[in-house]
Amino acid sequence: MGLTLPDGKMPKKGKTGAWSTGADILEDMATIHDLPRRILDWRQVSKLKSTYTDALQDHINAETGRVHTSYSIAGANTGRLASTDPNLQNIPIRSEEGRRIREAFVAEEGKLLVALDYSQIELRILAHVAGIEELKQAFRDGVDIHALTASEMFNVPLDEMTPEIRRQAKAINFGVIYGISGFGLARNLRIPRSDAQGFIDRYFERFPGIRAYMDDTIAFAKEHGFVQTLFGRKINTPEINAKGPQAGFAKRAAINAPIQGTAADVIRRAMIRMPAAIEGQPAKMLLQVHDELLFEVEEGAVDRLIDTARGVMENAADPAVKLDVQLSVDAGQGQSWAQAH
DNA sequence: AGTGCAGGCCAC
DNA sequence: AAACGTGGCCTGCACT
Repeated sequence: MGLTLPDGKMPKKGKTGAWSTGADILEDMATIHDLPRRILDWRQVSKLKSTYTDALQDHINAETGRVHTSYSIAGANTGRLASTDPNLQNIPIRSEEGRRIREAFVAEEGKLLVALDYSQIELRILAHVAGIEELKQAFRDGVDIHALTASEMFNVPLDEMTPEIRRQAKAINFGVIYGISGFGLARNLRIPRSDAQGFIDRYFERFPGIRAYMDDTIAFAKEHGFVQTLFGRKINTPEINAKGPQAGFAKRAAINAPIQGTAADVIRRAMIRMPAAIEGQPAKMLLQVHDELLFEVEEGAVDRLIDTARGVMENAADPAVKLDVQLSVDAGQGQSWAQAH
């Protein structure tokens, strides 16, 4: 096939040999023809209708008139919950059209939905476990962590930070949590791989403790066949000594597991303590979405509920684990789940 | 008609 | 060889 996309990129084939038509490919193609954009637009509304608008209505319980999910408490390898039938942990929010799905989740008359979510919990845990003093201090000072990362990496003063530089640092911060590669960062930021590798090299120069944490974690996994959360929960890593493509996946999973798993432990501890803590308050805990708890609360009782639940969440690691970095919880409220965010 | 896979895409 | 972690659900298709 002779088609060459911008930057010399070529269409890709999947494992079956079919040409890929994924959104990233169509995004590139959209710069040279109108059709790919129309396909992307159609795919978006098609996805929203089939997976959410139509499917959610099929899950309305006849007795309660509400949608009820099921949670697997051992569904994810890291200790996260998994939500099924329907999955209420992947309700759209990022696109304007998607947010309209979230607007359909509303509180009963006289009540409000309250969303409390941990702010940057995985980066805080990373700062703690890797012992990165600059990051820990930034969280203590309430500094914008992506801007701080950008400032450190690119030698740009915080008061001269630009959205574009901050965006790149944000992608790097996410990548670090996931076990970054030059290839993956290049794809996400749509920059040359050599530039992406340069960013990563610079990052590890500025925060050498992060690389040490990663190396130590992989070494531990290779020796023991598992890694651990801060609370001591073990996560098996049976593929860690595999050869070939599996090796890379296993290493990245091992790097991510203690961080994601510790965050999962923290919110579980908060959830376990929550019923007793809010006893007597006209509030119900409805959903957990990994770093968020959603409540339905009688109007007039919202402020107190937020105070109580925030306290439980922010102190959920105590007393088993003393974090160097405090946990911080953002709260929102509204008639709909969209408004509560 | 049921099962399973691949590709795709939604969330954190 | 593949290429950033954890999941679930949808459609289309091959297969039994």
